[in-house]
Amino acid sequence: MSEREAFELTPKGENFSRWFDEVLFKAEILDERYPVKGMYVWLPFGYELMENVMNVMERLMRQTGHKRVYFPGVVPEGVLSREFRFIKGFEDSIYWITRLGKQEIREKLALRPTSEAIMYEVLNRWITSYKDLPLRIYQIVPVYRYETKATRPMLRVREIVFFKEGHTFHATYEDAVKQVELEVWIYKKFYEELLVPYVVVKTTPWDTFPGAKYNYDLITIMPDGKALELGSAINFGDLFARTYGLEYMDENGQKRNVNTTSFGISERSLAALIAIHGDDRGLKLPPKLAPIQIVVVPIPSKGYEEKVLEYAKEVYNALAGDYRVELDDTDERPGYKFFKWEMKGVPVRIEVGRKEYEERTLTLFRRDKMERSLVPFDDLGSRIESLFGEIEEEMRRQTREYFEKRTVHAETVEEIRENVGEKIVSFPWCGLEECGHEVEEEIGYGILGYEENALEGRGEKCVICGREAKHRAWIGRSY
RNA sequence: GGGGCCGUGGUCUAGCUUGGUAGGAUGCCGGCCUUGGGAGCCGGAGGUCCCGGGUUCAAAUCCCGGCGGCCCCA
Repeated sequence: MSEREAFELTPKGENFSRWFDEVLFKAEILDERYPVKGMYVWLPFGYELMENVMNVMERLMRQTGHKRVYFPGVVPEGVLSREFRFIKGFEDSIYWITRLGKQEIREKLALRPTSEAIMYEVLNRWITSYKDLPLRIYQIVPVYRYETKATRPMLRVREIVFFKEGHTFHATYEDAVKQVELEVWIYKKFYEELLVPYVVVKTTPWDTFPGAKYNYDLITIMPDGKALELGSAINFGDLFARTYGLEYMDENGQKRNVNTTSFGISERSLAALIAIHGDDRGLKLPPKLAPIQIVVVPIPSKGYEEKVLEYAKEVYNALAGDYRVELDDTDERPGYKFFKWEMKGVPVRIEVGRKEYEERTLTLFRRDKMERSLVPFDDLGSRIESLFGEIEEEMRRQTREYFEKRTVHAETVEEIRENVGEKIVSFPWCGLEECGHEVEEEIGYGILGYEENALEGRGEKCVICGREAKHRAWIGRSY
């Protein structure tokens, strides 16, 4: 493909993987040419977009009483190896620092794979009394995991660049339970704002971190029919209390174990947003998140070059205080600019030519529906406001439609089999481990999780044993 | 985890079978002419042919190893 097609993509429906890689590069989100597998360069446009996404998250974190912190990015082997996950094969995915300059190191240092061990090592000194609890902290940092499977830009990486990890500490198990509910609430709000559809599931006991009490995952479905994990919230109970000495003294002077939770999301959230809303022309961004919300494109014609440009500047100035606007007065032809800004997902384009100048009107173009409309200059402010609302509403509608098309509820193993692969499939499950394993064996994929008690009182029967099924389980291909 | 494909200026590629001057398009820079959905013309710059080793008088081309990328299946 030549650069003539700099703003052309492999059709999304034809080859989603290729489309996704191309759109990341051509919309200037990532430069994928860095010579370390699974690590990519974030370009200014992509970084700004990701910042806008993370700002949504940070606002929610602040609203719910979480404080941002920073803990170091390396951890000594001795500290890390106390973590139970380390023993469970976690070790294979760690990047180790084994030399310092020319010298072999005495104790290996790991590049942060996640921060429980790093934080708990210090927190056992922060927390001594019930008055120190609850404690809610988070950080947004890169984490390193040596993925052995094939890496994919933004979806399966060895350096997760924007890992928002929350860690909380509570006096009682009940408080930790409530906290996890809050964490799920935060993630729901977050993905609603991103216009990304999701299901909240509890992971099956055989798929939960060993030792953790339980674990909720948010999952979505990608255009290729594969489920993508978008975030998780884990209740560790007092599992870590013993290994890291996390204890506090209660009102009666009794020593008690601290209960902990963790919850995390990453740039996969942006990957889902891009994958679900993008089309064959490129990104399609919600107005609230777009780094550039409006682009003004002057269309000069002979004898009117300066007047048109002046008018375009007037439009720009009228909007610049309230919106993220860009005036594209580069020396390219209009068609080129149209393709370029459509690739980058700019929600609204304002075209200003001789006609608009003479009539004192503006041509508004909306990216989501690829439609134009003509408005008087004086109506601009109110029209943009309502247009943003309409765009978001339309994108929300498309989100629902998208999700309904790719999911289905089955009532028998046969129905699951017919739909799985193309869709992710929900089905009634009694909750017994034997029945779960049998479905997995019959279908050939793992259970993604289940919506607890979602089918209570509905009279649906477990697809395996036929007993009453309270839970709606989900199964399908996954990333 | 299993199988397959691939790596040549920024980008896309020809050349590889049959070893012998790296060619094109696009993009980039300068100029002219233009501008309502990827304009055109003239001039110019830009290359460790992924890396390392081997075979050979001679390697982009053949062989081995590594690194990187993609696809399909689990």
